[in-house]
Amino acid sequence: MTAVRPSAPTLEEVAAAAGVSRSTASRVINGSTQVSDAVVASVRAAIETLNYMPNRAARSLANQKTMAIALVVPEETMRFFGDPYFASVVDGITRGIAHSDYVLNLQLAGPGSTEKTIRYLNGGNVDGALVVSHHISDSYLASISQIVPMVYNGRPVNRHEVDSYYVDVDNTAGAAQGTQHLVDIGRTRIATIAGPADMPAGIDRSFGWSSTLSAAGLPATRIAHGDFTLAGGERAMRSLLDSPSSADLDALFVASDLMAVGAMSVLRERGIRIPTDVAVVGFDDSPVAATTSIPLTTVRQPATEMGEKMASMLLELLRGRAVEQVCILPTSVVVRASA
Amino acid sequence: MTAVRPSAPTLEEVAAAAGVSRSTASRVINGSTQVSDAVVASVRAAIETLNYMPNRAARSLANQKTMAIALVVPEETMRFFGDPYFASVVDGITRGIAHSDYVLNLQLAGPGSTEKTIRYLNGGNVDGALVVSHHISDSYLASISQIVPMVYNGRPVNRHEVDSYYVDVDNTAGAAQGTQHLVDIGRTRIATIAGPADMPAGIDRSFGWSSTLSAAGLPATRIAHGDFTLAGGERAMRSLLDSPSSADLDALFVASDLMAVGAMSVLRERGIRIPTDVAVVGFDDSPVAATTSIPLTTVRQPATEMGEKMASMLLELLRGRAVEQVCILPTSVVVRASA
DNA sequence: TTGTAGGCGTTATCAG
DNA sequence: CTGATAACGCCTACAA
Repeated sequence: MTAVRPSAPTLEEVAAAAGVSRSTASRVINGSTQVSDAVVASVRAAIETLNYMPNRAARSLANQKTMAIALVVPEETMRFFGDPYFASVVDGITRGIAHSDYVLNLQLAGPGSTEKTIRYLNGGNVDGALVVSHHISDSYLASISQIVPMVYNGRPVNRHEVDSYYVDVDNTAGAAQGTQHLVDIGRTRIATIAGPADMPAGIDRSFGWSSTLSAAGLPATRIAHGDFTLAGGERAMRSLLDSPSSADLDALFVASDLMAVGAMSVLRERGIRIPTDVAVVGFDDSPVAATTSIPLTTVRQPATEMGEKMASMLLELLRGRAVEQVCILPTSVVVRASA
Repeated sequence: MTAVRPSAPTLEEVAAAAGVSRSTASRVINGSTQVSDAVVASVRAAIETLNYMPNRAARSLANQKTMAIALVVPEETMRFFGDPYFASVVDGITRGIAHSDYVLNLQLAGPGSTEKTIRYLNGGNVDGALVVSHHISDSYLASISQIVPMVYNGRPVNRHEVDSYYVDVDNTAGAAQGTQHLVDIGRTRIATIAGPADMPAGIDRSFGWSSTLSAAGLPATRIAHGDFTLAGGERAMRSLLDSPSSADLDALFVASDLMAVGAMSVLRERGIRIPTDVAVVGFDDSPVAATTSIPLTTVRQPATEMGEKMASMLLELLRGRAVEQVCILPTSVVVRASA
């Protein structure tokens, strides 16, 4: 109601107020050490009283940096938001860039609407990109990574991307840990609800499950696929229970907590006791895992740290520094009540 | 590895290639009608072959517009992502701006970390802002709305903000509809799990519930508060069942589907049948509502449309056009199995 | 209908 | 240590 934006003060005005030149004012703003203390003080004072803020556009134009990072999500909005795992990753990302001057540009590029994102990324609108929840079919990203630095959440699946940066956990090993726990507590008919076959996490966790069973001399035949959603977990659980060849399962390794929650509700609905009749192990250790009525035993992956690490890697890259291409964070089994 | 960005082509080069001046090239790019067809064609061709994309920073600098919109979320990341309702709203928002040239800047301004967002919004870094999931305590936003156009998702609670733009549903009426449904099916001991008292949606829905009960001559005493999370719903349900004054409830109006899911799992865990013993009505009609083992009867609010409407309102505002300050979308009761 | 020229707010390269 | 002076890429009167 009162203060209509009084056309933001410019560097010029700050300089005038401080009695120096634009250049000098610019120097103190950018933290040059080559400025006398007295001048620094007066410029700072001028900035303070004028409430000066550098103009982003002008800055970008002058130094060829956008100070923006794209958060690319090649996924349906609903699925992305529905999974607490992503919430944690994004949380980590925002933490990671919080102390930088970069802003996050949200690029929801669900199936079918990738065009705009591609043009955006290629158009020099951002200095770098963070990719979360990508699929095999998202190969268009590979070509972009040659234009702007890019860090993936999870190993990219395309072979063109052998030289890309990513942070991940060892999904195979994690799944093996979870499955081994089931073996260790004496289960022998261990089924799995695997993730989608077009995502690395889906593929690798499925493999970790089957190889562990093989190593234990157990059959790896009881398998159903979900899509990492709660409803998908329920559907998969039903198909497992309704199939003669897998209905006798006494344990279940589920590739994500969200699907595990769905699976458990089906189990309960059918009067199957957890863990007595069927022991359940999930994957993620997302917040839901601890709050289900039967707390979920799960393979923990440090989602928030993964997000932070993605951010810091990209930031380093943007500083022109060399960075390890791959960062694998550890998983661990968190034992609760379900197995 | 191969193609290092070959310093994007500029308007200058396009003009040269087309054999015209910068100004003319600029005109065809900005769709001026005052250009001869022949010239338009040749400039378009040049743009095509050079794969030209206007430089955002330069454009911003020249016309004093950032072409960016902030998506402000004064909420903990986890809660924001955890609620499918927000997923739908954001989905609508991205749809709404998809066909514009605006970019979405994600501003996760959880409790405690609002400083950066405030400076960002005030610093002229965006042309407008969309606010989702705000609380009473987020009064700092009011001052910002005097600087940049701002559209809220849901009625702002502060009285300073009487002149603000928002899209919402009539939460009171919606809650009344849902509660009335419970009354209509003959329930008399109708409890509620209300939302937080520092959010308009929480306050209004609680009021809709109590006023409907009063009108029906029923007591509005059985109440517990949740925080719109699944775990919060579980906690509230337990406190309701454990309190002598409310344990006898035969129906439940829950202020959000997510909390309703939590409540229902507690109900089942205690062997209470739905809807036979306790009828349950939720609020949102989010995707989870249809996929619970007992499909949830709920008050539908058109979340996606709300997001789209927010976007279109802001876009209109940015075009300098007048817009109705308030847009209230309709709610309706979706009857499924739980009540 | 088209071209010229100046300016948007910073940074960077020079001299001094 | 400080100050001119060019860019940076685009838009827009104004003039032709």
